[in-house]
Amino acid sequence: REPGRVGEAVPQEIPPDPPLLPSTLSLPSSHPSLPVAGGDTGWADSEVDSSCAGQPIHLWQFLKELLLKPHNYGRFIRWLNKIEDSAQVARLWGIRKNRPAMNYDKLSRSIRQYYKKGIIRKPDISQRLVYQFVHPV
DNA sequence: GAAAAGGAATTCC
DNA sequence: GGAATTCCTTTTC
Repeated sequence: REPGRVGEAVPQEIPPDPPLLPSTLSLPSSHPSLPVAGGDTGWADSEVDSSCAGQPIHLWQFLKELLLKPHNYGRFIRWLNKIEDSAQVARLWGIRKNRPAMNYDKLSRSIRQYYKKGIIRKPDISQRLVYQFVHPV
């Protein structure tokens, strides 16, 4: 009864501490815009279809429908994820790469190397801790 | 003050 | 050799 706000998906919570090694960190390449912290967040597909038996649809349901089909509506509305805890993300990356001295300064430098390669870029309206995967051609 | 942006040197596979 | 790391300075938010 308290759906996340649309436009920015705020991860509910970050795994406390466990040095988990998600070997298959699925980066939704289908999403046009997102940061490095990925995964579905916020509202699970609890009441996906908005057909609550003739009840008039709620706005938030409608918005979710659009968000669910980025292929159709991604140009108009889409989830935007952002890095919430840069230090933690860097720490996880350091664990994955066995680089204990990793930090966000270095991680972000590596991300910036992607700019000229056209893999990741900064969104048109640059925001802190927000990057954008470039659509593959 | 933390994040962004790069240049440059170094390290790793 | 390429990707990533390390280190650094300057600029922006």
